[in-house]
Amino acid sequence: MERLTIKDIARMAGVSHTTVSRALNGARNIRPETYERIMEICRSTGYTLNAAARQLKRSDSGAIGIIVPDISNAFFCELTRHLEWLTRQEGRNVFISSSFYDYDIEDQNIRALMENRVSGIILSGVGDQTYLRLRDYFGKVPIVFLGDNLPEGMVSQITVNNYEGTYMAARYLISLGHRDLMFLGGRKSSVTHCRRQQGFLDAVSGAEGVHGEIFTMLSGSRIEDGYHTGLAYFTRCLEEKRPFATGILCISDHFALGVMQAAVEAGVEIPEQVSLIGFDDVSFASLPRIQLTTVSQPKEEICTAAVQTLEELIRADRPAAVSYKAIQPVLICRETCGPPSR
Amino acid sequence: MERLTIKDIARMAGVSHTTVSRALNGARNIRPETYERIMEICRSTGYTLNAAARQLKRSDSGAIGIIVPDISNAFFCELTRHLEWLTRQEGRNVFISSSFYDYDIEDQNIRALMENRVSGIILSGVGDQTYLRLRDYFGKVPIVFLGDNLPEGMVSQITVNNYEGTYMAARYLISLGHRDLMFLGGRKSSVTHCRRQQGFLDAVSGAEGVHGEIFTMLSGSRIEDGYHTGLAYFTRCLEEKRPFATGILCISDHFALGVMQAAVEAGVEIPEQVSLIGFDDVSFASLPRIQLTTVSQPKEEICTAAVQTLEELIRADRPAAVSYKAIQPVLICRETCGPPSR
DNA sequence: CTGAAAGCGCTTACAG
DNA sequence: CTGAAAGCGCTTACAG
Repeated sequence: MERLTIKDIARMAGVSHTTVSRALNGARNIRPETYERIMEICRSTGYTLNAAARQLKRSDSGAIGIIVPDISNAFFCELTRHLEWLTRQEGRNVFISSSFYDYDIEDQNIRALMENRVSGIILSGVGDQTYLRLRDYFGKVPIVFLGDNLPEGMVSQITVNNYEGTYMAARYLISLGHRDLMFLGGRKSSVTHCRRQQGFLDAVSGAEGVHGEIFTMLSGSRIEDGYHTGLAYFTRCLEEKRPFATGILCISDHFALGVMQAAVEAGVEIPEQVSLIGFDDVSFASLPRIQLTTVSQPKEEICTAAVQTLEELIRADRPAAVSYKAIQPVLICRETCGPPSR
Repeated sequence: MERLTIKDIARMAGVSHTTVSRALNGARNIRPETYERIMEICRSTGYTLNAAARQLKRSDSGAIGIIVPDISNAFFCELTRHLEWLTRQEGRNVFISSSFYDYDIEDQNIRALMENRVSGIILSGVGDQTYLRLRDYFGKVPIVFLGDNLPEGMVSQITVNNYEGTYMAARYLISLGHRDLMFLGGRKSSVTHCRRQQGFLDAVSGAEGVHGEIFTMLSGSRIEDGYHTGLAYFTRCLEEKRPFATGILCISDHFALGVMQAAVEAGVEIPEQVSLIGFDDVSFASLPRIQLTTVSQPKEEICTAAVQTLEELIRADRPAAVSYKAIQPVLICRETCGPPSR
């Protein structure tokens, strides 16, 4: 389909294409009538300027890119929505894409953003290899990294204090009287996950007479992963006729929801027999009859900080001091926790 | 930050920039050694070509755009994820954006896509004004429309049969023995919503001795909207000391989840006192203790059809026959429905 | 207030 | 197998 160019508009308006360009760009020093005539022609013909041509001159699209591992995870969904909203407020166009937890796709996506000369990127990385695989891009474009999957100090970074989050959560279970704890889920290749596991471990080993273990089976943190892991854990305990832990921490809310489902199927009552805690505070965690106790990541705060940091990096062009911001998570007590059954 | 250009690479490789361009583009008829030398330089210098310059010549970015009203709604989330996955399979870059249920933002987003000369667009519209407001863009770029918010026959369209969905759902409640039904939510400005309401109405009026009403308070279909609407309905019935409907259909799953929450707070038992049905079959509908009975939109089928139709439109350039595809919804019976209490 | 000219970084016939 | 040249549609000093 043929598109009109600025020259076509110029011809129709009886001016030079320079003048049309001026009209299109905010236009001061242009006669009001000329301006109106040009704009009217653009409107009636449905002219849309060619962003590629503009960018070629301006060398920067003004847009920003957002990459998350999995947009169907409610946490990233909500994060993305906020980020998109805030960024559009700044008048920028936004390119969103998912890496599907795949390093190659992540690479392709960031490359596509670079080729499109975005002004900046907000990236939530796939895992601990992200930095090594993408480091050639860092330093070539302003980037704000979300989460922990990155050696500190290399790129500006916003993350919730993951260690602190699970530490708090485990302490909470212990304060409720639980002595037998379990951490379900997480993968070695995610620094974020390792920090969460470590927070749990340290809380446990810091408490007298408390036992805690980590049980991992699948690398994902989706509902299904939680379901299968939970089911495996519950049935194994049942078969071996040993009691299961009375307090369970999960790698994420989605995962915890899956564990909850497994519990229902295995006939395990929550919170009567087992207390359950998630991580993220996804919107569905507060649903009636779910009412999941969880460690909340303050999403608005994270997003505001991310967008603001990125804008500063973009404005600062060259020197760009690397910043690190850790946001304090908040334990949200709902109805999946109670005193231990034994 | 300065970026290398194809000429810089050419100089470093001791060839013309034409040759570099050839190497970058699949490269036949180029000496293998030359090819390798060039690619190695590109790799080591971290060169990324300028997509704007390429597009300017090619006049088409090869990318496709996806616009949905609200990416934080799990339904659109899941839809978007599928669409993105399928589209990347075809080797295309994908631009995702949300209209936030705002006609102006929707317009801006589609405009941004046009300016970026995407090869095609998949659009789920804000409401019944979408067509009027955007029709100047239609016909200028291949578009596949998702949902019902569009006069039929104007643009290629994929939609679930919304009328059929609520009709089935209402018939199901009636077959369970319910005689007093209620439809909660929906807005006049959404054709999709109107069809759902109509399906309900027709099922009711086609059944002997069955009463059915529509109660609407808020235009949204989010959890909060359902919560407030449900609470208003339940408390009003309670105050006026009249029984509430024994069967409730909701405009969406999110909305139904909110109604469920209101029911819990109002002390209304589901399904003992009230049977509840949603629409969409979002992933959370199948959660344990939620187990929402709902009308499922076959998401994979919708997405596959959308991407395929769009590819055909793109390939067909000019004539582009308008197609219309209605997909049959599926009633998923879970645990929020039962026989009526009276 | 307006226009002619240069040039952004590529691709693509065309010629060799 | 390789290069010189034209041109994609804009923006932006510069000159008037």
